Amino acid sequence: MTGGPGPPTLEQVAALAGVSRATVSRVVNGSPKVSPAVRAQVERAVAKLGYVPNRAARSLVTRRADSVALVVSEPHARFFSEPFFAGMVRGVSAALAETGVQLLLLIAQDLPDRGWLERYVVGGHVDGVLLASLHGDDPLPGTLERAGVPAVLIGRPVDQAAPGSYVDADNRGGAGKAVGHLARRGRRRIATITGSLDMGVGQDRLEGYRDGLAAAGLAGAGELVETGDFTEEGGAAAMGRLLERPGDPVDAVFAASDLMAAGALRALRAAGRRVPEEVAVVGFEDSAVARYAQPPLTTVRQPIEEMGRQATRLLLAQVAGEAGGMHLILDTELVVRASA
Amino acid sequence: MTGGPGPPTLEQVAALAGVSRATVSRVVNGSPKVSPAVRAQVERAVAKLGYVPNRAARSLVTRRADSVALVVSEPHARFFSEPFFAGMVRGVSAALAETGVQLLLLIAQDLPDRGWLERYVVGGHVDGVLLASLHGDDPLPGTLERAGVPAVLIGRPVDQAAPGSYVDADNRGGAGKAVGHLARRGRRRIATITGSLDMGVGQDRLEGYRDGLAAAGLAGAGELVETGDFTEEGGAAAMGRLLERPGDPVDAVFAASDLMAAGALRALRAAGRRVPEEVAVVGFEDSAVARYAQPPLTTVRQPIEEMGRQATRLLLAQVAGEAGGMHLILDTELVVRASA
DNA sequence: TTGAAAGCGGTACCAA
DNA sequence: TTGGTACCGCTTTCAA
Repeated sequence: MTGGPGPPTLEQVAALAGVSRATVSRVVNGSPKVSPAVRAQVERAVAKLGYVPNRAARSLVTRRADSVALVVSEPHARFFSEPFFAGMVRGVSAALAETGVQLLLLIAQDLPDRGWLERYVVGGHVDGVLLASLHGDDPLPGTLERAGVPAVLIGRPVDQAAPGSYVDADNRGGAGKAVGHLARRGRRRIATITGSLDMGVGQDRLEGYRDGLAAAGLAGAGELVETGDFTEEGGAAAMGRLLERPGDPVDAVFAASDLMAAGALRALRAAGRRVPEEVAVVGFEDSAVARYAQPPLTTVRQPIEEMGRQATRLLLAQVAGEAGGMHLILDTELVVRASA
Repeated sequence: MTGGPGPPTLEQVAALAGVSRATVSRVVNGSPKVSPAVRAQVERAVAKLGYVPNRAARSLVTRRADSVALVVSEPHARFFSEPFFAGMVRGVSAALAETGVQLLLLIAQDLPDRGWLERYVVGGHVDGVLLASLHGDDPLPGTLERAGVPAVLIGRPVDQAAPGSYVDADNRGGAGKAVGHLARRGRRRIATITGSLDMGVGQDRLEGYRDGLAAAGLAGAGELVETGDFTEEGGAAAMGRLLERPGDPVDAVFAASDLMAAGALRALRAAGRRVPEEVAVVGFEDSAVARYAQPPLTTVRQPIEEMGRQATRLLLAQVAGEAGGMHLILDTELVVRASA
């Protein structure tokens, strides 16, 4: 390129266009107070030099970081497993791409220490924070709230009354649909394998299960609850306990995640139970696991990419000064496959 | 905290510690030329104020961005499917966490335009670039090379002679192992479903297949090759074509990805062929799909997280001035399950 | 070993 | 509408 070493600067563009730095800055930032002739002149210089503004310099003066952090609180991200994470990142990235805002990925597990994370995000080094797969009593949302840092949770917090915005799937409604589907197929002994109950998502899916039973007039079966932890192992173990229960055998299981449903499938196979003939199984998420399970899993699809996208929109709006405290619940969809 | 509005600055730390900004800077950056007493004094002030250096200001003067970009070239990332992507990001993130370097995620598909990407990464806005799942004739590696921007590819480029560093799995060796395993199990009509042949990974796995046949004295079966594209659909279609071939039926298939193997499984089921009795199937990657397929897939595990980690190490070394042109090939491992 | 001061590349206020 | 200029927070000579 033209000019000295390193990338071109505003100064160089100004020199080439024969105007001042201030004018180039206005053009670059789309200020209306520039005559068309000068604007064209400057734009030509920008193009010729391949000028891209220096973010560091700009951030320094505007005091905006032009970046948002996506904090993934391991180890719970693991429970949601990979497709969840990848889809979310894709949604966030897509929403951000339209703006000039960068995505800073912070995987809590990998960080030097928790204190650093807190100081970093409240220290004005990012404009806002996206928090995913939060553990029940995580203090970070509160810290951010107090520090006045815009934040949006992906997945509702355990504390219903907590301030702050979140985006979530309609976990309760989705779970209800799943159970309703099982009931309509004539199942009467419908069990559930719950997720971690210290997460909003785990609680909501359990509530939805109960809603579904009640709607079908099956509320009496409320005992058929086993606690899982969103992992495949946990799902298999819970299914094992369900099979050992005395009394009439279970004829259907709603697992609060596809991974747990896959575990249940394994346990059922080991016990010689046929799916769906003897026991119908429904999962939640519609991840790859559901499609490749044998039999393929009937499941509740959550629009994870869209959740990432909407959370980002909400966050950017807050950064721009709009009010927080929004709760956005996205619809789920029952995907019927062979397992139920 | 103490002090004025906004996060604490060097100036404030200096005032509190009763020293100059220069001294605080030295302490923060670990310069040896500071007396222990002063150092302790400053460290106390830093802790008290919760001081975190302002990256923008630092970048501006050091001319380092303290960030690296991970460029994922869609749509091919899709073929590698989600687990690949998630694992890689995790590895990169883990390696970066130890240093102070940030990860900037650029999903090419989402970007405003290709020109922007090029200008951005060569414009000194990142210290280095990680390039993943590259399409055959992508000009980006060459552009980076010419601009002197450190870069490391994850997955070798099609052009063997291209300059630059890369990290890859031993695709050829892994494919060879897979075919060797099939041969040892007595299979004689071993077919392969290839990946996209405009990617290094697709080519290498095909070569490995041929190596394996040759080693087993089965080279004559070299005709049993169908081209796929790393997708499940592609795998199913290729398997269909294999089944329609005249002559002795195929008794084993090596698919160059788990996703394609899953597609093959589907096609075989549709055709009423039993796996592994009539046709054995082996995949590549050891993703979740392999574990949940029915029957579970024998596959070749590639250490994707480790690939991300090593690529990052290589990149940081280059940023620090070490030579490029490294080729790091990580070992693969055969994971035997029920499908073969 | 420490401090003073000159920028790094932008933005935005104030004048012209 | 345009230009001059004072910072933004930090690093890094250069002197003391």
